[in-house]
Amino acid sequence: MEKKRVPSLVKDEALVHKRRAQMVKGAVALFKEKGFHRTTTREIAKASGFSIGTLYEYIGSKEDVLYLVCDAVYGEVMERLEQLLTEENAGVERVRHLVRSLFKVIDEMQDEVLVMYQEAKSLPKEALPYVLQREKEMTERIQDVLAKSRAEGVIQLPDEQLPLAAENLMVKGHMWAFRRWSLASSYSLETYTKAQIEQILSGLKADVENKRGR
Amino acid sequence: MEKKRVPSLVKDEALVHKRRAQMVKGAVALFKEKGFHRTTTREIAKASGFSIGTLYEYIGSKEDVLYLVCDAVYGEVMERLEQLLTEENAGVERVRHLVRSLFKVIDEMQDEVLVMYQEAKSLPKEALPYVLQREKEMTERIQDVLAKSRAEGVIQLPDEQLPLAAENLMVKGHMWAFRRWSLASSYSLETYTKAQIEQILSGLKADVENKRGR
Amino acid sequence: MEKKRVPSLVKDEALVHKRRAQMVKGAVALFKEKGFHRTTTREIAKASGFSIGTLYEYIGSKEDVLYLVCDAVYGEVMERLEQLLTEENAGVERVRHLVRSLFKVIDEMQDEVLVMYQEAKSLPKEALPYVLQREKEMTERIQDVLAKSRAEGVIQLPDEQLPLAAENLMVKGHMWAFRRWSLASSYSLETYTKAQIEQILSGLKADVENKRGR
Amino acid sequence: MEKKRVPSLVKDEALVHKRRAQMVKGAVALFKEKGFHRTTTREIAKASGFSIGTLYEYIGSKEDVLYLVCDAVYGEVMERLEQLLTEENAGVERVRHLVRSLFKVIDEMQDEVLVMYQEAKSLPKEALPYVLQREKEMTERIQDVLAKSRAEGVIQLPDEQLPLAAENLMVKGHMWAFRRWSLASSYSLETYTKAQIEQILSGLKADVENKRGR
DNA sequence: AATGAATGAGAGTTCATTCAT
DNA sequence: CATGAATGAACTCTCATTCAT
Repeated sequence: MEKKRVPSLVKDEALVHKRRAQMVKGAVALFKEKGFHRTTTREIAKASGFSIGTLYEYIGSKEDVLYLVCDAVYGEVMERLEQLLTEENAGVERVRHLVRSLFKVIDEMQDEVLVMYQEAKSLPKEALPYVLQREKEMTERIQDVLAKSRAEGVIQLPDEQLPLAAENLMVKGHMWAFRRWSLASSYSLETYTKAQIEQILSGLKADVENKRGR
Repeated sequence: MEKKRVPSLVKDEALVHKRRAQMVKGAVALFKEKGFHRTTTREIAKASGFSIGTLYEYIGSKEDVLYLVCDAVYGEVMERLEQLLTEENAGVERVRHLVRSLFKVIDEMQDEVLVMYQEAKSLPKEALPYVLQREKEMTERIQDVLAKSRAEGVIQLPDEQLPLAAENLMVKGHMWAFRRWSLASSYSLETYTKAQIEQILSGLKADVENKRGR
Repeated sequence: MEKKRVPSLVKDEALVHKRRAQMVKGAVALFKEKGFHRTTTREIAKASGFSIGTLYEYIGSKEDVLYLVCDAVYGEVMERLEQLLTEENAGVERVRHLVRSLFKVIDEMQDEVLVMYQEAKSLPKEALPYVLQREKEMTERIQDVLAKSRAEGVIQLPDEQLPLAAENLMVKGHMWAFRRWSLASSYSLETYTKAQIEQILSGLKADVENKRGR
Repeated sequence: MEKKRVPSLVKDEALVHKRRAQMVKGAVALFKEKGFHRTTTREIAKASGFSIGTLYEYIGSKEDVLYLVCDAVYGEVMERLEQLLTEENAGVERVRHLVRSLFKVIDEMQDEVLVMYQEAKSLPKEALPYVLQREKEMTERIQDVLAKSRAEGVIQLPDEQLPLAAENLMVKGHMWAFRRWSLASSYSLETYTKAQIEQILSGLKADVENKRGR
């Protein structure tokens, strides 16, 4: 899957990078506050620290800004996650660490994640598959960790349920961002993480039945 | 929490109901396809089977359409869910039935649920709290069922985790709608439901450790 | 100059009269408050005590309402003025009584006169000449009274200035309505009338010069 | 009384001035022909020589155009009047010159004055007081001249009638614009001015009575 | 490379008028 | 005669995009 080429009239690549970073930063704040459609290109330019004319030196259309945001967010989320996942753990603790890491990263980048979640559908047609691809890659990264633990025998799961388990983890992470309105009154990141780990690992079924049932 | 009053110039209440039902139906299809912002009021009118002038006889602003959609969707989702939940079950089977019912309803109303999920943030300021309230009510309904099963001793869960368990169920339901792009290739509603029930009830931890760990 | 025919679908002439009277009354209040253009036909219908459908049984277009208002206002102003002018006076007192009467009528019908003044330009093209004609008629009526006093030798005025004197009187009357924002703080109808009579009759030139100058 | 700030997206103040002057010129012609409400913003833009988008770079709303017109008209009327009033005169001639100057300016700016007169009521709520204030200022300027002549003893007038005399002059000036339909057939600016000066100075009362009455 | 004035298609909304009941 | 739901032309205003400087 190819990264979408965002056209720029400016040749100096370093400058392009710098300006786009400014754009992404300004745009995220605006998109979070008012959403993609209610944000004007003028506002983006202003928040980025340059003029509307300059904005269009670095992008081809407003939608490109959204794409750049999404791309940047995935990049940073993955990077931070990888950073945390360098810490090696074994057995069930590996899973616990995975969940903790994922949730931590999402918590740190709440605004960005939320924006992506809510505005991804406005992405230019050609860009959506690429962004979904990055989501899939991330899910696969999660899945790999789970697979390792499964290989150690510390988690039980039929083959075909492994992807779903990974996807569940992703969603529980995102949930911390997009259901914040509901969760924030009862949970801190720590209590939320702890409770979710519990439910992920042990499920709801009471032990008594677990044991009897076998 | 008060239902928002949507102004109408037409006095005949039955007619208002009928026309708004047409509107909601037409609008959901459009919103799903192109999102709220890219859908024009003229398109909504046309899809509803009347003129732009008539549309505005039944609403005060475009945002009202979105509110009517959200309100109607919650109404129908809840109604259908209640319908399914009349079937009485006991023990773990009650939980299984709850999950099956929830997922079934969401599957039947995929488009509507997806639209609500993605566009709720565009709701008029006064309407958002009401819609969130309905989401909470629904979550509580789920929670009640879980509480019953817990009272029977078939599920284990500290008090403070019950709300989270309910919220998790809700999200896993919605997930079937909003991650369809990812799930549809590997799962049917049935396999998805079965797999999720499994993970919800038993968790990921291998029995061997479960037993040893105590 | 023909009175403009305002079309009505209703045959019963007495009813037409009654309904149009209701219309004029309701419309004047609205026009005064918000002007002709900012007043909607629905509002006129409501203020008149019937439905929008009924309104259009008695007029052909919104502009007809304005015409009916103007026509009615002139009718009533003239009628009231005639009423007051039946009181016979002689010499300068006739002029004084004329001014007093004119100002009194305009004071009583401030709202109506103001509306006519401000909205006449919105009259349907065919109706404007008729309304201007009525204004001319009224001015001539004033002029006739002045002519009488002039014949008595109590006022000095070259022939060709008589129409202007009449027109001046009319404008000073209207002025009481349309410059109310400025006059109301310093004058009551009585003091305004008295002061104007003074200036109309004696002018500004100091007597000393008057006398010397000849 | 503060001048209302009309918002502009354009920063170059000189350009703003220039464009607004174009706007005022174009708008006056249109307002005169069809009135404020029947003139569309697109027509204003076209008459001003730019696009609808550009129009809105220089104003916030259609009403702002009307305000700019009124403001510009007062500015120019006052300026021209001051210009004429630099010519010094004494005694009754001062009054004559005042009237002649006032009428001349209004004659030169007939269209503008008429538009202001007829459309002022459509001014944005906050702007009306400011415009009325300018009218008052102008009236006071007239009053000052009268006061001077009065101090010289060439005009007779109780203190409290001075403001009214000034207001009368203003209205007689405007009258040349707004009753043109009636006056134009009998008067030129010169004959109108001459006749009005006569009546203003000497009043209607015949000398014989003036003299006898004392 | 940066600016910001100019553009105009297109959006939401209003409202005079019609006509079936 | 009275009603009021339906209509759609027309309005004001916005904003992504361009391009001369």
